[in-house]
Amino acid sequence: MMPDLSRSSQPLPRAFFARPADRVARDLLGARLVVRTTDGSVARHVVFETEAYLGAHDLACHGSKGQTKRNAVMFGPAGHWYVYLCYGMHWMLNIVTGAEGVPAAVLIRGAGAFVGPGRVTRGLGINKAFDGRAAARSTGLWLEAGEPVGLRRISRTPRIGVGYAGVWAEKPLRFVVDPAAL
DNA sequence: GCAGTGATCATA
DNA sequence: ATGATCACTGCC
Repeated sequence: MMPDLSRSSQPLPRAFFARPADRVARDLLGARLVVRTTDGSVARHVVFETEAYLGAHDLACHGSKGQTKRNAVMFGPAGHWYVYLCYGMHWMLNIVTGAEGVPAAVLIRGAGAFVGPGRVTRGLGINKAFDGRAAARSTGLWLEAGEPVGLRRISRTPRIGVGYAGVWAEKPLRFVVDPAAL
């Protein structure tokens, strides 16, 4: 059983991420994405939108095409950042989940004032430099537990931009905090 | 509605 | 070496 982390301001531990991606994606709603800026201060942004990429069997998941240089960190231990460039301009920020060897991750699509995965990274100054780093204070980018979000406040929809993935495009693996229920 | 943008990967 | 693809965004 997971310890109660809701009042902690510690980085979420690896055990939190070493679970199925859909479960982590749901539980990250309400969590804080924390970034240390150049002057040493930290900024916290409440995560409100995520997507789960489940592993090799999930045709929308990069890991389903086998391991490559780009996606190698997805195959590694949970709790590390997977950052890649999309459409030549947008950095996508993911946290690796699940067991080592299983290429699964959660995409952070919205946090704080930043709506959309490319805007999150642009707003926080996240780029390739974070790829493969642990989500930890030492990296300057980590996640902390926030106020728990009740299941009733959470909407699930298909993932965005994965129409190529056949039946996997329809699975409700995008998680959003419903603002109307807050 | 669609152009921009460039790393990545498969193919050769 | 070349060409297709792409977990998006901003402006039309």
